[in-house]
Amino acid sequence: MRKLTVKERVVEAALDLFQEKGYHGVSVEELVERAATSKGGFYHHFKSKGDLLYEIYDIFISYVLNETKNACAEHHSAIDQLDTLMRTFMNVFNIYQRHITVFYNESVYLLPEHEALINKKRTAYRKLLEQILTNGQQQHVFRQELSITITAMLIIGTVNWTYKWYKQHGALTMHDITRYFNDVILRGVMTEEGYREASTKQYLL
Amino acid sequence: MRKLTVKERVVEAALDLFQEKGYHGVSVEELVERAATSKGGFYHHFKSKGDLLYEIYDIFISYVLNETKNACAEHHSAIDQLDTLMRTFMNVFNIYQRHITVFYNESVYLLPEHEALINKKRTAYRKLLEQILTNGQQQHVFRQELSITITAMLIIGTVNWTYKWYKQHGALTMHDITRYFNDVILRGVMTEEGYREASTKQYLL
DNA sequence: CAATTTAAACCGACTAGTCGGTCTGTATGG
DNA sequence: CCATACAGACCGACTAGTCGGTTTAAATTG
Repeated sequence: MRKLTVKERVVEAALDLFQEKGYHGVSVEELVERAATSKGGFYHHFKSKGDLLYEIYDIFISYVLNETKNACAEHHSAIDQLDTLMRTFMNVFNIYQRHITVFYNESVYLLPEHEALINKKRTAYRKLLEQILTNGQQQHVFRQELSITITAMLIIGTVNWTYKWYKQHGALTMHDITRYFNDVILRGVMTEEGYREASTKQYLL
Repeated sequence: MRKLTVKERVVEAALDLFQEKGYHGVSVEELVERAATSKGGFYHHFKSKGDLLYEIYDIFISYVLNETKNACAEHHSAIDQLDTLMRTFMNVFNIYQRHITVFYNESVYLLPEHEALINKKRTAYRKLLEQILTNGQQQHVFRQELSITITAMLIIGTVNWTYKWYKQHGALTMHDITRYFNDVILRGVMTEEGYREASTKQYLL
């Protein structure tokens, strides 16, 4: 295993400590001690403590957005796309759960200039999901009477909330959880025609 | 309108300011200024800043728990109970959205003794929901193959996440949102028999 | 290859300011 | 006269960020 750089060690330390005590519960002093570096080292790599917070956000949100874009582009069926979006996001938990926790708990403390950058990517992600739902309506596999906005928020709420309770080494694997989520949500949004399509694939329990 | 007491003014100020800037973004100094009182006044009513945070939590979680308990006790059908639980929680947003926002954003900063108290009530609420799902399975209106735990988290995630995007005076009313959520979730979890029951009532779109 | 230069990486004592909390004093109503 | 409700000056602890200096390592030169 390659030796970690100072910057990487700081991010690692921040993820652990911020999760445990929150952004404001951890001083730069404590942070650099855990990362086995110094104040000077820290401020050599980061403009400010807030800069570090932004960096943590960006690593995770950029990853999700790119992965999801690429994955969805490989499918035409909205059912496949929705499955892929959910699966992609849920998989991210196994890599980035700490990032996500910090992301959602501490977002008010982002500096305004950072907030704007992050919001752009968040919106892009939401639009992606809404487009999938619209595709599904046009393909007659998702019900016409659904509100795109509300349904999108239901899905985002369901998957995002997982960060609050999912334990990496708990009894429930991310794979199981995703199967159950997919099952309930697909049944909730699909038409009869959609049902027939989904039944030929492996999405329902 | 009755004149507010100092304590009430402090809580009001805290809700507005904590939402905007986060718990750590607001000093006691700023808080008492907004509440038109003083440090002395504040510490006469609260043991500490953390005590205020706890008070905000408790107002909201106690309310939800009691309302939900009472409301669910009035029904036998699990479908009615689930509808009532969702409706009750969603209604709370119109009164307590600020409490909820602070609740979820700042929970890491709760003092350990307060955290334990809050967690008890959170768990009680989750058990209530899980019991409803179990009832539904026994009444053969919810599908047997559902995981109680995962389904409960899907529902809690969906309703809780609403605090992130719901705007009191936006285009979507809480009533509409609840109807859509109920529709998708019920269709997701019900059996054929459940469908027949729900169709005779007003739950589906 | 060794000597020299240069720039980036890193250190930690220090500062200026902030924050939660205390304490003493005052006012008011019963 | 006394308890409760408040006011605001004050304190000690702590924090983000700075700055002058040192180490490290790579590039350049003779």
